Amino acid sequence: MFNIVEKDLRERIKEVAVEHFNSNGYHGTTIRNIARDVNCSLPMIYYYYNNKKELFDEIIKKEYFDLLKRQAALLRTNNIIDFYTKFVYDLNSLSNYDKKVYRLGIKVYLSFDGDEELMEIMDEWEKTILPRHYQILKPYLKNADNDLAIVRTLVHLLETLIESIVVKNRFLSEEEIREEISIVLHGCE
Amino acid sequence: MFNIVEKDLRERIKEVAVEHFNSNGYHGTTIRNIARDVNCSLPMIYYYYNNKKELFDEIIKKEYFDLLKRQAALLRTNNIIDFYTKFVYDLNSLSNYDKKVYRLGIKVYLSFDGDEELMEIMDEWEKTILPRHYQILKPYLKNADNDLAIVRTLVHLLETLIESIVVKNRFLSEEEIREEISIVLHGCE
DNA sequence: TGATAATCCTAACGAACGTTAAATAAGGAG
DNA sequence: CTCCTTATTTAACGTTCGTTAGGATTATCA
Repeated sequence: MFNIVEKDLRERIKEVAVEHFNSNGYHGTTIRNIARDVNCSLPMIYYYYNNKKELFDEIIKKEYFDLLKRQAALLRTNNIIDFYTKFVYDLNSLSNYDKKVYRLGIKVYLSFDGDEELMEIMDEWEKTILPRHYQILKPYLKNADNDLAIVRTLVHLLETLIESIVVKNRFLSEEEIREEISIVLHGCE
Repeated sequence: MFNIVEKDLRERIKEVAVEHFNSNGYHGTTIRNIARDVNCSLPMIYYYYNNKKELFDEIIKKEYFDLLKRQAALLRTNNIIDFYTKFVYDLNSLSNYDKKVYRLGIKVYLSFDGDEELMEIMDEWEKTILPRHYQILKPYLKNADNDLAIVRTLVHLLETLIESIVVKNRFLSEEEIREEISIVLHGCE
C-alpha cells in the first residue's frame, strides 16, 4: 500500500547484483550474499530470476546496452573538440549504479567475465563504433590519407579515458580531457 | 634422471594456473581442474604452493612484473616513432604464456581480479609510467605548454593498443600502430 | 645397503555453493 | 467467508569447493 519508498524487489536484487558481480566477478558472487544485502530470503532471487546466469545476462543485455545507447544518443554539438570533451567529461557524473553497470560491461567486453554468447553481442556493437565516429568526424577531417587513422586513434583514446573514469574510478578534469582529445584531433576544428 | 623433456612440476602447475585464472577468473578456477590439466594429483599443488591465493599472487608478483620490466628494458632507439611502434608491434609475437600473464596482470590492474594488496603494488608501478615516458620523450618535445599532455596521451594510446593485442588477442599491423602513434607524436621527430 | 629426505598419492573433511520442494502469509475477487 | 493468485519463507538436496591427514613411492647419499 505505502510501498512508494521501497523500490521494487526485483529491481533491488538487480542493483545489489551489479555491486556483487562488479566486486567479485561472476564466480565470486553468491546468490546467498546478494540475498543478504537485499535483505530478502535466498529463494526470492529464484522467484524473479530463473538462475544466476539469467540475472547476470539481464544486467549486461539490458542495463549495459541501454546505457551505451543512452550515451551514444548524446552526441551532437558544433565544435568537435568541445563535443568529445563533454562526452567523456560527463562520464564523471554518471550515477554509481550506471558506473558499475558500465564497468561490468567493459569486463565482459574484455572477456574477463561472461560467456561467448555475450561476447558475440559485444562484437556486434563494436563493429558499429568506428563507422559511427567516422560519420561524426567526417565534416572535420581534411586530408584523406590518414583520416581513418585519426578516427581509430580517437576511438582508442576514448576507450582509455572511459576506462580511467569508469573502471579505475578516477576523476578526469575537463581540461586534461580536452588537451588529449585536441592532440589527436589537431587541425580538426 | 632423464627428466630433461619434462618441465619442473612446479613450473607446469604455474603455467596451467595462468591458463585457468585467465579463462575463468580467480573464483572460477579450481585447484582440481588445474591438477587434472597438469596430470598430477590434487595435493601436489599444495605441496608446491601453500594455497590458491599464493599461487595466484606468485603469478602476478613474479611473472607479470618480470614481464613488465623485461618490456620496459627494451626501450632504446633513435627515431622516437619507430621506437614506440616497434615496442607495441613486438607484443604481437609475445609467447602465449607471456600474453596470458600480461592479460592477467591487466585484469588485476583494472581491479577485475586479485585483492587490495596486489592493487597497491600496481599503483606503485603505475606511478613510474608517466615519468619514464617523459624522460624518453623529453628530447623530442618542443613547446612546453602541452608537453605533459602529449606524454599522457601517448601513454593512454599505448594502453589501448596493448589491450587490443594482449587482452582482445587481436593482431595489429606495424602500419596501423605507426599511424596512430604518429598522430599523437606529430611534430616530434 | 639402509637411512633420510623429497615427491607424490588415496581418501576424506567440513564448508559453501546453486537450486528446489513444500509450506505459509497476504490480499483482493466472487 | 472462501478461493485463488502472488509473494515470501524455512529447510533441505546434491554437488563441488579448498584444504589436509596420513601413508606410499622415489631419489640421495653416506
